[in-house]
This record gives sequence, structure tokens and C-alpha cells, in this order.
Amino acid sequence: MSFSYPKKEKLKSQKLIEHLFSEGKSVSAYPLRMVYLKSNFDDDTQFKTGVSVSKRNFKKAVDRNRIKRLLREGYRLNKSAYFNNISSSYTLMILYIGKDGTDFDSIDKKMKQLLEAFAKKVSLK
RNA sequence: UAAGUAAAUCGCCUUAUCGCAGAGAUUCGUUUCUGAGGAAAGUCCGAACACCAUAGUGCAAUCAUAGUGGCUAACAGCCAUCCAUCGAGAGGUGAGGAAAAGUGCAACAGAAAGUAUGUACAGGUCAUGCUGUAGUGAAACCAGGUAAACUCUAUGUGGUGCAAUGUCAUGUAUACUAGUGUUUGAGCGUACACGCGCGAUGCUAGAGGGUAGACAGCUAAAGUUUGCUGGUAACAGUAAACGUAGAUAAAUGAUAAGGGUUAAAACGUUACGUUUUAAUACAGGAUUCGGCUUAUAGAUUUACUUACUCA
Repeated sequence: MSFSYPKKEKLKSQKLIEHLFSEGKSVSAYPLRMVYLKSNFDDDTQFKTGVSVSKRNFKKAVDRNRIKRLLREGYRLNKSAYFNNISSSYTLMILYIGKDGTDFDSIDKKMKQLLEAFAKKVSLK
């Protein structure tokens, strides 16, 4: 698994997202929170992942874009380290629930915690 | 030189590694090119474009605009100019149509503030505020002031917005139509045949509907830059060059190193170096244009004003 994060690994279908939020489970590492759901995809991707930042907490588009970019970057660089021994497919959504701005270092750190917690929970089953 | 006024421009850069979106090429391994703004923002005006509504007319009501002339596809925008007003000035501001249609309002002072006419003095008359002066006030009969009061006048105005709208359409429900079938069994499952199992307002086709999704709309445009001509100017004409993001849970990012720029401090020396520290703004396209409004670290240029010094 590489560091890339192409279009087909992004969560875009509105149907899947609704399904995810109604039935998914979650883990969190403040200020991050991940909602996940086991599922199967028509194409051969193993994960479909989206990121989200609340408009309520960040009113300006620049701030939201900035955090979403950082979240994508953190996910992209760290996913291979934790997902290698997961075999089934998952839909994921990573939310930023904090209210203050942030930088890459803290996002990177929290992302590692979050992915580790997720990997642990999934492999227990 | 200092303080100021008015315009205009720029608004971080380079390299490496890992990535993102679109288009092209491809031996399907890859690879090449392109990829946010002056406000992309607020959604406040004006248009293009699309659909809906609509017999015609009209502009009552509502809302908007308001010196004069010009520019523009259009505008509530822009340019010029007059007037008023603020400033020592360069310049700034404009809620600058009408008070002889009507209604309302007017502190203090004053007899009286709008159906006027008191007092004193003088003049005049048959007689009378009939006439003048004094006194209060910004204003005292002048067709007074006020329309940042109602109002009147002139001009304009159908509505909704690209989540518009059009095309394709998996699945699913079914009032419809046609065919076929109900124990002599259609159809479905078991790869196929046999066999076995399931099996009835069912199955197949059409029509209809238009959800998930896909495509079009979707970027060549009242286009940008430069020169020339006309015009005080806004702007117009003309020639050449350029061909400039198209995502949709929504691309242009992350890390590291170096360099700019600005400020402060220290050191050297003299108005430039070196070092350290800090700062490096506002802000992200979503159908497209023309404006307006608001946000913006810092830097640059031009024109002009005032003061001082020198010649």
C-alpha cells in the first residue's frame, strides 16, 4: 500500500454517507473522530474515506479547506502503517470536532492515535 | 526634508521529497502540459442565458431613482460640470425635482411663528393696522421656513433562478395495455439435459413514473495586453499578439532547506554591512459578465498642496 489517495478511495456517494452515519460506529482521539462501517464496494478499493469539518465551528471557507487538507494529508501518510493487516472493507469518515485552528504536527500525532484505535477495535472481532 | 491630499500597481520567491484535479499522449508501466482573487467574499444593483406565467391596455398600489450634460448592452455605475457645504490648501462630502395643491411641525426670545397685528412714536382718514419707524428672532405676511415629515411630480418595474433547464437511466412500487399461465403447471433455483425442490391476481413485454447516478448546460467572453486615431474625460474606433481553472463530501496541499521584504536589538563602522529575534495580511472559484460595498501585513510609482531650508 502506498501513500497515494486517489479519487476512487474518496467517499463521494451520498447514499453510502447516509448509510454510514445511520449505522456506523465511531472511535475518537480529540479533536478527531472517526465513523466507520464494514461494507463492500463494486470497484476493488478496500477503503473509502471522507473528511469533514463543521461549518458551525469554522465559518470561513479558507479555514475549513485548510483543515480538510491537513486531515487528508495525515490520513494519506499514515494509513499504510495501520491498515496492512486489516482484510475486510470499510467506509470511513473522519471528522474534526475541535473549535480552534491547528497545525500539521498535532494532526499527524492525533491521526496516528486514531488509526491505531480503529485498527485495534477492528482486529478484535 | 517633513506633514498631508488624490490616483494607480504589486501583494512573497526558489529547490527537493511525498501527494491532488483536468486535458493530451501511451508500448497501459507511465509521461507531458495546465491549475484561484483583488477582492474569488457580501449577494446590494444591472445584464446575458433558461424556464414559468401572460387577450390587450395601464401604472392605481408598492418599490427604486432624482441639478445639468455625456458614456454604456444595462445600471442605483462611471466621466465632466454647476450649486451647496467642510477644509489654510491639494481636495472631501451630496439625504441637490416641487413649499404658488393640501395636511402637519417649529426650542429660546417675543404681544404675536401663520385664521397674525399688541405697545410706543409719527403720518394719514369721515372711520379702521390704513402707512412708516422702534423692539424679539435665523425668519414677522414675504404666495416666509421645513419634503433626513406626510405628500405631489417625472421616469422605470411580471415571476423564479444553473439546485434554471434538457438528454440517458440501474433498481423499486404499480391504478394502465398486450401476451401467457393456475395442478394437464408459466416461471425460478440446482452451470446445461434428466431428475429434484419452490411455485400463483403470478410471469414476460410495453407504457408510465424520474429516485441513486451519468452526460449536456460548462466556459471564446459586451475577452485580455500593447500601439495608433478621436474625445477635457468616462469611452469609442482600429491593428497586432494571446487563447487564460472547470471541481461536485467539491482539486492547487504537506514536510524540509535556502533566499527576499519589513521592524527591533547588538556589533563593526559610518549611513552601509554582519548577527540574533519577530512579522510576512485579507482571504478559496462553483453558469458567466459590468458595477457597488466591505476586509487587507507590507511595499512601490505618479501628480498635487502646505510649511521650512538652500540656490
